[in-house]
Amino acid sequence: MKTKDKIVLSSLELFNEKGERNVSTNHIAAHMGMSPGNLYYHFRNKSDIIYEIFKNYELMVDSYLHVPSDRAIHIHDLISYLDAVFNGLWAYRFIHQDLEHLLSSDERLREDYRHFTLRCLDGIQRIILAMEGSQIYRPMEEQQRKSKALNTWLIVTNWMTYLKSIHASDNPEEALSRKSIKHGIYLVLDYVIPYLFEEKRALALELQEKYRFDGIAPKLELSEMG
Amino acid sequence: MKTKDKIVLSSLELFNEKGERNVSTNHIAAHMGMSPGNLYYHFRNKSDIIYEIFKNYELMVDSYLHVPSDRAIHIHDLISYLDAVFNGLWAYRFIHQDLEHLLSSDERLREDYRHFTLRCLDGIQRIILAMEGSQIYRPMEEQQRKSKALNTWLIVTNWMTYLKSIHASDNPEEALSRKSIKHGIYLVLDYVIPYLFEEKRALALELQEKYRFDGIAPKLELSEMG
DNA sequence: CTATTTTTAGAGTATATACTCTAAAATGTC
DNA sequence: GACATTTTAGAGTATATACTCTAAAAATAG
Repeated sequence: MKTKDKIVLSSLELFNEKGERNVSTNHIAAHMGMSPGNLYYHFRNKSDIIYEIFKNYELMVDSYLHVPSDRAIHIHDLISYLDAVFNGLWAYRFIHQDLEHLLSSDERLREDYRHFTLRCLDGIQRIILAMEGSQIYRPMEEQQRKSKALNTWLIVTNWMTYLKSIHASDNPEEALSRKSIKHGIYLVLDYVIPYLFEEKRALALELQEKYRFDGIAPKLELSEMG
Repeated sequence: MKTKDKIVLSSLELFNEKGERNVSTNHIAAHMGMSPGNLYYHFRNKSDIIYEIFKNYELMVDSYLHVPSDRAIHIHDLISYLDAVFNGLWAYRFIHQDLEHLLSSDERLREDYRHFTLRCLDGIQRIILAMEGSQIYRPMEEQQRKSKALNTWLIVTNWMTYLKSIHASDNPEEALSRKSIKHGIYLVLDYVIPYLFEEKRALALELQEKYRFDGIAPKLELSEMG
């Protein structure tokens, strides 16, 4: 494997683990047992490393957000999409941590990300449309489809951030895991279900049940609120 | 006004404008025309300033997320809540920019934020419950109410971040404003409407219409996607 | 008016960060 | 094996950041 690719992988690992803000180029180099000089031989700056990582992420997401072309779409596909998206979000979780800063420090990234998002939203809309065609989703107006896509996007992309924000740091049991993020599927399905044809709802509820989680934050006693 | 309070206000202003990450204590002092030494006389560190700001935010949100005690709840209350919450998010927008970092660098804040979130979710659930009582929302199970509260929270708290992420930096017309954030109301209502009693839906749709926005990102031509 | 406390200025410090520069080592080529 | 190119090490730099220290000014109290 090329040194350049190793840098990308190591950086992703460190960014995910410690947060991009807390990982300097010197850290990356040290972590790889290489000199800063060498790192800068392969990348002109930190932004370029991040950009490269993003490009991988983009490629990954673009590859699975498609309506199947050889067969009709099924309700199980919905789970597959969500599963894949959550895996992707997990694998590149540093990106959504301070996205705004990443975008504001790299104009290229800002433009690419913008297009990426809109492509995803478009993809979601196509999926919804396909599901209308397969008698899963009830037919709706375009404006509504847009709202659905956007809301779904908001829920999906921020579910993990939410989880991180409410887990107590002193409780390792509660620490965020690749697994717990899948509970997001439960939430998205809650949003989706009322728009399904009635005869598909039972199946959806059944699928949803697999991703149930007990309450929002089990171990906390809520103080009373007026 | 006490110097301490002025520091809090100035910091909030700068954090919102440039992002917490890009605002140093020296910047704050300079911006106020005071010495760093003086700033550190009033606050032990940057985290303490942020904590103080958060406490104000918390107080503000806690003050309006309540079921009216003297009268029945109405559909218009929903708009009022959303309006208030979006105003709050806007006024303290730096908080959600890199929340994870803020929480990881201040244990107190982490604990407080955790409780704050759960209190808000609890508040939303109470509002939903009250609306069930007023024949607005159709009755539902507790687990469903929890999901609704959480989804609503995710949509609301991240709508602004989303807007920032897709606006092109070279287009001042599109720049994020206090006003455009209100379009989030449209989205939330899209989520809410199917759970309403049928006779309330028309009114909700009418209210929603006021917050309509033309498409997700008007000025972008989407390239085709396979 | 004097004494005490609170508030302020401003120079200074230790540390970190992104990044540069030069020369040596490794690698490839004929 | 000689030569050219690519890759690497590692010391070094300019700048920024959070924060400290000391002493003076301002406010307050008796």
